Amino acid sequence: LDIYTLWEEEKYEDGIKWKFLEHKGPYFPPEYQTLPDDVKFYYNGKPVKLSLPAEEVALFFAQMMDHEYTTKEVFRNNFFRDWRKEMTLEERQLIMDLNKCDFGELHAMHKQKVEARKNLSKEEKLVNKEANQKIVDEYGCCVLDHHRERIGNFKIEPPGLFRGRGDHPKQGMLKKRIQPEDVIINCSKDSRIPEPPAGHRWKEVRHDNTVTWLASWTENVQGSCKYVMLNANSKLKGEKDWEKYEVARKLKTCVDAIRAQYQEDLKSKQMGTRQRAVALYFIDKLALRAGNEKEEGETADTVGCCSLRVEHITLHDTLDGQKCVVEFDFLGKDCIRYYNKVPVIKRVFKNLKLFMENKQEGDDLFDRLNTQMLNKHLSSLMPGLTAKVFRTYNASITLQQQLKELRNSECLVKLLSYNRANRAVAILCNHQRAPPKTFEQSMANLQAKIDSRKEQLDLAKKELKQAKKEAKGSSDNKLLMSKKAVQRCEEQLLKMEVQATDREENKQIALSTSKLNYLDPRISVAWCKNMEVQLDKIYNKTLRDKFAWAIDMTEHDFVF
DNA sequence: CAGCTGACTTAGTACTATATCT
DNA sequence: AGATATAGTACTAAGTCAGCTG
Repeated sequence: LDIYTLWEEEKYEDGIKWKFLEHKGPYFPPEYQTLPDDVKFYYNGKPVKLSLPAEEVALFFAQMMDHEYTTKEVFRNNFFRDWRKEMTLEERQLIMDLNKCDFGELHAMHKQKVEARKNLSKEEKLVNKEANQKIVDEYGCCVLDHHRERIGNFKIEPPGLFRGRGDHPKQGMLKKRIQPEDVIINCSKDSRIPEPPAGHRWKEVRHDNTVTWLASWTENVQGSCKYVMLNANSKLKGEKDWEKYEVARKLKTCVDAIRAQYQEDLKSKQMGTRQRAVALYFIDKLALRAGNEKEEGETADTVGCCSLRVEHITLHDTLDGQKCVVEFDFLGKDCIRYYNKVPVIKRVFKNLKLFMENKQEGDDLFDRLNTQMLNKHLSSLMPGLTAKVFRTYNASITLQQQLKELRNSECLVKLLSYNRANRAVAILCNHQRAPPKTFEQSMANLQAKIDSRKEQLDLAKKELKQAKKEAKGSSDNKLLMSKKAVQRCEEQLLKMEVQATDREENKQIALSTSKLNYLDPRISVAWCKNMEVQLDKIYNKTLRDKFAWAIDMTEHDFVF
């Protein structure tokens, strides 16, 4: 790994991201191999030997058959439509009904392969691992300016069936195989230009040093660009990350003024201004995302702040003894449900009532506002300020405050309070996860262990009592041993109880997203220094690499 | 000047490796 | 030593936001 101090290096002029960039190009997935003769696809009960392209797509479906979504109407229709496009004319004339398709043998073969891979011997697994490492060494690195850097995603995404999140209208569509002819390479003129795979050529080789990507292609399902980019531990990404937190810290210095301003704007004569003020209030108070408009029918129906519709909120003059309560219920990014009942200030409440007047389901709550207008306003208040900066700012400041409030002495308890602070942020940002499949079981296991340890502790205590009675002096060997046993039991019990609390509180909350994207790492590094906690207790290797810049520059007295 | 596109960050989940337990 | 639980990684979808374009 290169040793460098990025804040001491020269800065390029505006927009220039590098002077030299060399890499090997992306790594392509292996070509499709036809099925063995004894694995057959059946249509209407009769075996049919499919053409190679049709067979490949059939296998994509067969591989997913354990998933519930292959039973969904939308998924099946999209799949069947796209599959038929890959068929020969003859196949297309024969295969007219997905329900008459029998992928059973293909499915069984796939499961067998998965099983076989799992059962490989240690040696075979090692061979695979080494082969993988070789690919990483060859394709996973590049040279950017003076540094050898890891690439984040150097592998071309393999073909398969698209599965969006939630109720996605395009689920089941064929995500096509990417050829070198689809790929644009970006590198510097004076570097060794990557070789396309034999018999192929690149779509284009360009030398654009105002962008950070090494290769790109257009994905066929949504028509969007995909990029090969650097790993998070790279200098380029680190610098950007640092900048992000510096902008958020700058917001700290003017957030009071901005809050005063939008409180004032709540009274504006301009409807647009008032809507902007309410939206900003939500973004600031609830850490909502900006909420860009989305093309209807192209993606799942999700919203953010500016794209909220009237059916996403319910107004309660009083609720559970609180006044002016707004009940939010909508699907946000990744179709994660946002549900929250929040008391708001009167002026916001009155404005919301006004915005909802004469509107019906499906109408925008903020019909005079969009994210461009909002961000334009924000950038006039502070350079670099956009809606998402509030999320970063509020997340980081919350962590700092919580850590202050939850100070504790025991190391284990220290970590628990760190996690609690982290959790407060995750809740603010609505970072959820599916409860782990094994959650109930593993919780029960842990409880059983706690119970048995408690019994052990009781026993150990009794033995200690006995030993005290029998002891001839305080240095009696048996007495000392008994004391130690009790102590050990107590420590282990505490450890397990802390673990149980932590795990229970974490059941449906994902801590990693905020740790990775929202919490200024310098807060955590400083906390570790002050609390004398090893950094690796809260940051794994990947995180320590990503936040190398913060680890290097942060003193114990850092304040966000 | 709205709509589109490109570039980049943020996100949850499935898979894999490692640690811990029996 | 093998089984199981947990942590970490890979993957790629889904956002944000600015600048371009017709």
